[in-house]
Amino acid sequence: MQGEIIDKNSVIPIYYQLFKYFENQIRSGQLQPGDTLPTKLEIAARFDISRMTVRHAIGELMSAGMVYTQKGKGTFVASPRLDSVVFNLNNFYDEIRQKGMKRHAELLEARIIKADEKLARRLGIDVNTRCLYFRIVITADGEPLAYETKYTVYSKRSPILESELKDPSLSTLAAAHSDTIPSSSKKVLMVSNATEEEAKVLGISPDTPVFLLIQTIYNAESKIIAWGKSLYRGDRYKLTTYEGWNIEDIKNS
Amino acid sequence: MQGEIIDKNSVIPIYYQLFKYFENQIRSGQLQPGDTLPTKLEIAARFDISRMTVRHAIGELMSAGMVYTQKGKGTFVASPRLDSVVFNLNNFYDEIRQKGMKRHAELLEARIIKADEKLARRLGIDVNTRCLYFRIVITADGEPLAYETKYTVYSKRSPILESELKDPSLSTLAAAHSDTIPSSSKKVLMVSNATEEEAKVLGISPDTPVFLLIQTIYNAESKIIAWGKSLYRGDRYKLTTYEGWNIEDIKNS
DNA sequence: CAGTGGTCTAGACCACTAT
DNA sequence: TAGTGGTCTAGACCACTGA
Repeated sequence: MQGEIIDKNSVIPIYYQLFKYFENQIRSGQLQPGDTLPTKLEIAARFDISRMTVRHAIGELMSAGMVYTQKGKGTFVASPRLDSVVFNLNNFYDEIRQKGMKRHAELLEARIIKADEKLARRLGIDVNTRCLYFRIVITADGEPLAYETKYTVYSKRSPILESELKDPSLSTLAAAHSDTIPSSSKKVLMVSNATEEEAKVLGISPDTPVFLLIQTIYNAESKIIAWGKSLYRGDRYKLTTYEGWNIEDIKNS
Repeated sequence: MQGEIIDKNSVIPIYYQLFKYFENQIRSGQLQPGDTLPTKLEIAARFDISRMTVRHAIGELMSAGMVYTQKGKGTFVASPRLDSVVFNLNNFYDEIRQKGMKRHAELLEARIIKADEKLARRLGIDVNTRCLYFRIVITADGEPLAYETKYTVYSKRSPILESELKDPSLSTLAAAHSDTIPSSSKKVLMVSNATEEEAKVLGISPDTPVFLLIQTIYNAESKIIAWGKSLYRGDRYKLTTYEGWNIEDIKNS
């Protein structure tokens, strides 16, 4: 009987088999939030494995947020946090890929500039510091979807490849052209109306709402090394998120 | 020397002290992405602790995404993923609290209704099923900030408290009035322009951009048990996120 | 082949909870 | 006091890497 669940001779670690076993129990609803898991001694005895191995499996479940423990009492199935919402911005581009559309980045402008007052403030640098500045528009199947403006300090003076300007994330760009490596980032997501210029680039009517994302990249000394502004068409983009223990069923419904 | 780092007689577990030690090393930049950590045997010997305890500490670092291991090679400091962006919606309300403003929820309308065609489709239920419907507006210091419309199936027919309608998340509401418990949720964040009615409630001019959040709550059988629509004023709300190993420094800059 | 990380064990002791 | 989870150990064996 227990052989059907745990195969001690498998190449798959025992703790992982055990983890998957309980994960399935929870995802399928056979174990409901609030239910108690068997005690570690019970599990260890039932499958004839070490208590430490059981602990390892339960530790994984805890890391996944699916169970919690109380000293002296037991291990319990956790309730999913359905009110804390986490959005993943990769979503923006995953969506394009999912729809089988081809993403394409077009370079509108690329220059080495000397920072003016405003840019110097944004990047926390001195006026006249050399910066790399460029603008791209991202299209899918010929339709403009996003419009990005990026600045990064240009201290290395290493050559700039057009291919490099087209696709990369702000942090990889900062890595290439700043003399220190990116360490942290701050991002702010807002809603806005497109300006006339932006609307023209995106091929939408002015005053159409858009997502506005401001990115700042810092190095290990917490100095700003890159700054970027991205606009995403509000009529084409949305952020979707799923939470809970039986997510897969929902995605297919 | 090692006594300054690890106190074996402390109430704080050794593995946790070790975890914090390396976490600090990474956050402070003394260990940079790509650097190798000492081998487990070295660490175990240096602090005179068991290899398993060292593993435990490193396991925590891995769970935190700060290091990764390669069989036969060693343990390495990971590079933070600065391009995958995760936004936490609690942000919306945390922000209010942070500014020291008082959040207040005002009930505009609350009724038991029979589902019409449209609602029945949204909730995946039969027409005429009894539902709880209500609208609230959330204000901070008297200023409207968000406007929420919620529906949940009303199968329990348990009494409805006004206090209950005012603040709670959609999932707690579904838990109170549906006959099955919430298990998963789907949320979609979009940008939109406020309609005339919405603009009036929010005290903004029409065509002001807003965040639009659609929430759906499912039970363990993947049936919809609640649906909600929330509008957040685009001129008052933003979502901010930080990523990387030295985040704290940035937040204060 | 030596060195690394990965898994597993059997048993020890502790702190906490409930009775 | 018995039962729970939490920590720690010393040592075993494995798979993988690189010289």
